[in-house]
Amino acid sequence: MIDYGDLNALSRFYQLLAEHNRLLILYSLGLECRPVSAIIADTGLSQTNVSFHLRKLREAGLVRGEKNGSFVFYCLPDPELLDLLNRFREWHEPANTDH
Amino acid sequence: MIDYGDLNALSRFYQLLAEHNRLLILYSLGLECRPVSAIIADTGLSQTNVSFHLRKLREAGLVRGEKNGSFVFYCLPDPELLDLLNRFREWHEPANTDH
DNA sequence: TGCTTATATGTGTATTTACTCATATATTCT
DNA sequence: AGAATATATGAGTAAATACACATATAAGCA
Repeated sequence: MIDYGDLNALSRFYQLLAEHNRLLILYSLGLECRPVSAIIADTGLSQTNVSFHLRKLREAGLVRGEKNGSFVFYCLPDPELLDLLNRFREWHEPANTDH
Repeated sequence: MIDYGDLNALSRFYQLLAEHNRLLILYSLGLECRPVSAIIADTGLSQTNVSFHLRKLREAGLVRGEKNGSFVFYCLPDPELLDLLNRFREWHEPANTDH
């Protein structure tokens, strides 16, 4: 019976990535900072639903939100996160390198 | 409204990582091939539960199972997967580099 | 052929969670 | 101040799922 550290926290982290609309939001952001309204337009999700997911992502540190006037711009906190997401995606979809 | 590819499949993939006992099983395997009974001993999970999770991991290609006598040895399919898991873990737990 | 060990699987249940609706807050403009 | 816009949040609901229990399959051994 081995201790592998806090896998609960890590699994909650993966849980956030385990939802296609949250991935959609993260990929929609990419390396840019964009207001919620732009995310809504990109994804076609409802305003309520985008805010619902952004809250979870924000609380876990997967996105940062910065207020600018009446807009809130969201960004990935770290370019390395996008890199990791892309690596995982390539591992998972090795056939799709050509489209 | 942009198409970011098949994020449904990718999210189902992350879903598999989004459970602490499945992470426990994956880390218990590491780069070795081990029989189910060893996983049970390592993790302290019930036999039923380990088989339950191994099936999901197997069906998604996150582990491979090879029969040897009355044992079934499970392995990660690819050392790069463990590397990715470790990178994600480091990204998520940057403070824990010293224990 | 039984008996035991190793692993898999179908069913039922309790918990989690993604989503919508209604509403709240905050900012800008007139 | 009042209206319009941008975003956030609480409550309720339907669907997904982790787990245990019981049982099935399959291999090795007496």
